[in-house]
Amino acid sequence: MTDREEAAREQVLDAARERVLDAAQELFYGRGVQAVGMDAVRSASGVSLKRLYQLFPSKDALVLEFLRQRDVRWRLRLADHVEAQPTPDERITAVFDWLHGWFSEPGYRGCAFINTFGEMGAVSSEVAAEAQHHKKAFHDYLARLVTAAGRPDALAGQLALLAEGAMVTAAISGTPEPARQARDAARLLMQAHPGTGQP
Amino acid sequence: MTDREEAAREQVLDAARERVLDAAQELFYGRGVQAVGMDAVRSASGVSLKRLYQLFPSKDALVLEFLRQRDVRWRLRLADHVEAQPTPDERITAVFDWLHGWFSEPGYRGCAFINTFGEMGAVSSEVAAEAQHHKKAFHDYLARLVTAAGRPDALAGQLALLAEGAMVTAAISGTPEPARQARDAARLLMQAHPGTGQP
DNA sequence: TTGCGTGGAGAACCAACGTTCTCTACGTTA
DNA sequence: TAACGTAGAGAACGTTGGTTCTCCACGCAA
Repeated sequence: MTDREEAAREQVLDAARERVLDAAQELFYGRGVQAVGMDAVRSASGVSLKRLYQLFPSKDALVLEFLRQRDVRWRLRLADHVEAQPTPDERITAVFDWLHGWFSEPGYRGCAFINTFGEMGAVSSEVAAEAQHHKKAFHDYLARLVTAAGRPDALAGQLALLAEGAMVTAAISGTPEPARQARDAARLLMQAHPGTGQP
Repeated sequence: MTDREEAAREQVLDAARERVLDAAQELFYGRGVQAVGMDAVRSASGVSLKRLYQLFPSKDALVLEFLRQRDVRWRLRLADHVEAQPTPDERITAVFDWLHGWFSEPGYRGCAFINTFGEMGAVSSEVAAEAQHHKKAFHDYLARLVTAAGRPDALAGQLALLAEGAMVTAAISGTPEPARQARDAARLLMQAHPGTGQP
């Protein structure tokens, strides 16, 4: 196979991979992992089963890749919104405003990591590890924002709890309101953990 | 069938029902609903499949009963601990101390309602309704504690978010520490929402 | 043009699982 | 003791779903 052919083939594979992962995001997030068969992924992506299994050797592998991609995309979307704020304190509260926007999206069904952990965390250590990684990365991100605002580390964990609680409560109750409550609570905790406003 | 016979038969059925629900609590909570087959419930409970289906017409019915029983038991256990505290403010923080004890139990796997909602909430409206009911009852209980402490209603929702966040974070991270963080945050929020200390 | 490798559609295979059925053993009653 | 109903053990049934296989059409090299 020539270099040109190889490159062309790789483009085809990449495109198929993208379609499969797009379908996985939609289906696994929307209905839950166990409620979605590989056949549904096939129909939704338009990629044949043969190719699907060439790209991902098993459903488990696809699930893990779904989680890894979601982790990256979710944190990028959050950071995009947060970094647009001018001051460190505003960047902290922006987290909760972004959550409100997310909760308001049609089809919001809670945090994929919390849901998938609840579904398979007891039975799949890989899924549990992905959830841990995602939540730790989120916590560390909050910790950086808190440090940048010159506020004590203890605040970060508390903000994380508010955010996690808001995700769960918004999902179960079906309203985006918990984001507002969490933001209000976050503001009060910031007052209680005074900082310099500067790092 | 005489009255005496009927009473005896009912005792047998009640005992079987209890064994089935005990097994369901252990298995569904520990491994997730979909990961547990009716055969596993049968082995764990020692109740024959025939009886099992006499007591619960389907797995779905058993799952719903599992959730309903858990709701009652969980809230009773919480209230038992909370009501033992002398002052309204102490009753509020006792919620988080009780959470710490719960998170520290071997086999803690998060909140069954959050987990089951993540697993089946998108596909079973009954499961979603049970989760909503349980979470609303918990929120209302917090609201009563907050009112009893003469503090503003807004505090209750914020405390609920901390508690939900702590359940999720403790489950995924595998440590009971989030309960402590949540309690510290709750204390700060109580200072920020001053009350009379009396209703 | 003819053979060959590649890829897609979907059938096929196999295991798991919810649910029902059969068969057998036992205890009770005339 | 003999007939009967009940209950349990586990086989059986039907469906679903993950994974693999078969068959066919198409495009490219000699």
